[in-house]
Amino acid sequence: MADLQGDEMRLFLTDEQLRQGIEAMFFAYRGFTADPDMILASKAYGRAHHRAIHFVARSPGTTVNNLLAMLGVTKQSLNRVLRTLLQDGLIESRVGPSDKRERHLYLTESGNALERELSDAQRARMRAAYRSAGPEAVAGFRQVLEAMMDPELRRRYHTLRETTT
Amino acid sequence: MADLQGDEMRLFLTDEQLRQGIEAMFFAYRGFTADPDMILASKAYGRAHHRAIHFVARSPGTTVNNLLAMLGVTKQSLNRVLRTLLQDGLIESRVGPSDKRERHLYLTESGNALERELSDAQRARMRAAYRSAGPEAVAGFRQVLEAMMDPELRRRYHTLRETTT
DNA sequence: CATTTTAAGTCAGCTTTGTTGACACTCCAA
DNA sequence: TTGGAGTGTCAACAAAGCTGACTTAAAATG
Repeated sequence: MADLQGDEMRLFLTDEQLRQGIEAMFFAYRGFTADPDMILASKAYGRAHHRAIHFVARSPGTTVNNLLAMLGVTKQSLNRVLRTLLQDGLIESRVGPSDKRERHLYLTESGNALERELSDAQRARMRAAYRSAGPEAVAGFRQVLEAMMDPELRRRYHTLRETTT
Repeated sequence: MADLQGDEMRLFLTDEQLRQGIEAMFFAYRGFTADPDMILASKAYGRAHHRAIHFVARSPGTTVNNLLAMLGVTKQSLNRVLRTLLQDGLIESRVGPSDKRERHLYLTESGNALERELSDAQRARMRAAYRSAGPEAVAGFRQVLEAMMDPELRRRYHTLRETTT
């Protein structure tokens, strides 16, 4: 990467190449969310609920503050979503064992069921894309995505990976 | 892609790998939109305006119907955005030369100025990501994104590339 | 030529998901 | 014991999506 030829640089860093990358991100993200969105619509939930459920599933016992930082929304916005999930019995909130101000969040059995349904759909598309592109393409895909993240989110992304891989 | 070993398959198609890909998409998309969003916020426009501007810049003279298909929103939703851009003199609408029902959309000079400002910011991040990941990673990135798209959008994505590359 | 279909625009009303700002309560730590 | 952090909640608002109904003009079709 450090010792590219001038021509090679130009080939993949032209404005046109970058524009295509931008459009690819836009169209791909639509596909990325399409399947879960379908499921959610039939259940009176939205993408915001999915995101909360995803990260609680990913880090059981996570606190509200941690979730806020992950999702990058305001406390009020998350709270509205979280409240419906608590009321509907998909998420359980336990008072922090050491710090009693904190609420630790867990999926209930039915929360887990919905999570599985959503993530099965999303992973199915991902799996098909990965399979058709092949392992080397996937490695590149991951590299570029990581480089696009804000440093703070990249840090969080790595932290997530460490705790579960 | 056709002749992978079983082990290799398992290595990059595990649920955990797919989950990481999903999270990478989520965090990267935040970065992807962060810079234009900052600029837009200071100008009382939103992401929806950016998207309209982008595709009009990309395909000057495009019709409203074509834009609708690209963006995947309703006519009413697009219209609200388009109206403010017309009123503010960023987009120009000309009656179709052959079919007078159609409106062909063009950026005005100031529309082009905003487009450049937004896409410079977005491309800068993209360029940095591409450069740090290298040309092979970029190729893989594009392959996976393309495979994630819905077929109809993939078709449109290719059409876009043909007309401008 | 009459009818139907298409492209575009508009009005009204609703939903989701984000935002500020203000405030209360609990609890940890200095 | 006081200041600040973590959480929850109220109110009000904005962006951007949606549905449904309707108009106008022009093209396409019979």
